[in-house]
Amino acid sequence: MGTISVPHDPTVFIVDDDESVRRSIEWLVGSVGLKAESFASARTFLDAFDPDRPGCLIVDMRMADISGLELQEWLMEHGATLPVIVMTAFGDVKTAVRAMKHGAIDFIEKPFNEQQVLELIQNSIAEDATRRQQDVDNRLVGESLKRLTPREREVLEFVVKGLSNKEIAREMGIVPKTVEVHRARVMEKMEARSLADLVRRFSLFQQRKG
Amino acid sequence: MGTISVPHDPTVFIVDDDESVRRSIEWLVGSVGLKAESFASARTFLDAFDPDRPGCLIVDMRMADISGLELQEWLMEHGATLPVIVMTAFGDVKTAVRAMKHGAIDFIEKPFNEQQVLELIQNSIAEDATRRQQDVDNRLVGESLKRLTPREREVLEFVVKGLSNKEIAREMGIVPKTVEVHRARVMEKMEARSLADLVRRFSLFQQRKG
DNA sequence: ATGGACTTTTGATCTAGATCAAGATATTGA
DNA sequence: TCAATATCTTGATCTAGATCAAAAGTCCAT
Repeated sequence: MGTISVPHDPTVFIVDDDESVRRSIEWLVGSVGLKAESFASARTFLDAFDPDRPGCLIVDMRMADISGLELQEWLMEHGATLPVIVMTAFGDVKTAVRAMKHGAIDFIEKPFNEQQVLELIQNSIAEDATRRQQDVDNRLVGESLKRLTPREREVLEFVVKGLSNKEIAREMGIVPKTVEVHRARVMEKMEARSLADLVRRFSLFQQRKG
Repeated sequence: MGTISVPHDPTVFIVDDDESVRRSIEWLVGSVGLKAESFASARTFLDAFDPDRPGCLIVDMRMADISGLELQEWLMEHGATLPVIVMTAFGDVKTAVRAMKHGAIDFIEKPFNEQQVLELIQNSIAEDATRRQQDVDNRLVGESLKRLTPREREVLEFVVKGLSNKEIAREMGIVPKTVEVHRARVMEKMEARSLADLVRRFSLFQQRKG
């Protein structure tokens, strides 16, 4: 079981080709004690991009080379779930809907209200944090599951369904005693201290992976 | 325990002040065997509106009197969760984002691609159906919870946390035997046939109501 | 106040699950 | 093939939970 560490404090990544906009958002973000990093293009942002760094991305829609929307779509396609706030002065329905449907957490129009933007940023960061925590939990459960033997996995399924050891034994064509041993191993490998624990973890895991 | 019945097959509710649009969508919807009901204004739709009827709503944004967006917002405010598809020929960022954030499942621009609209409608109906089923489940669990005595509720919390009866007894300052009785009553009132059942139901319930 | 309904509490008993230890079977790499 | 390892299986014993029945305390309405 490897240790999983959260690598950094949350960062607000700012991508805009207009330096004055970058500076103004930097200042805004810094004023509430959050860390900010600015990039003049999607390209330079992607070069530095590390999917493990928590926070949120605030990006201008219209930029030379790669647009904000394209950047957002690139991130989605590559499984990055960093919340994206898209800024624009020239939006239209299509792009807005496209951005929202592709996971942009919000859409803001310049000139923007500073207080609103701050709230958006803070909500985004919070969402990102909880999602990352869930991912970590899920990965741990997933790795525990991989350590189960076939028979143990079977038993787990039945246990979580609420069958008694006797019933499980009948289903599996073995004696209840054996089920108990498998069950104990499952509890141990899943690091569950109680049946309630086991059920909760496994159910959440099932739910979160379709 | 009252019986909860699903009142109808899913219906596509069409609200548009342009009769030709209504007819064309009606035809489209009918062509895949779905039931449609048309309304020439938000007003007439609301007069007939029954939150218990499943399906989806497809509404024009620009209409005299009450606009599609206002209708959508009215529905949200009144707790109606019917999926809403907003149609428009004159969208802009603000309204699109507003619609999306307020729960519109999608936004389409006239003239629309028939196949796309059909897919949207079918997805919306499916989402509505699963959401309604979850609501029913949740309500049943909620009503069972209301039947628990204070002491039973306490025990439930501890049980779901995975504490043993002995531990719960210590926490509550009573003898383990008593906990067992409360616990048995909880299982009975929650209609859980196993601990796994209980944990899964209660966890889902907790999760779905914040 | 008093009967009735509900809630909380407990004892004795029975069953199922956890824990101890370990044999049988299968799989794999030298 | 043979040893090593992993997996599957089981028995005996001990503990915790379920089930039987029921006393004591609370609350409400007549």
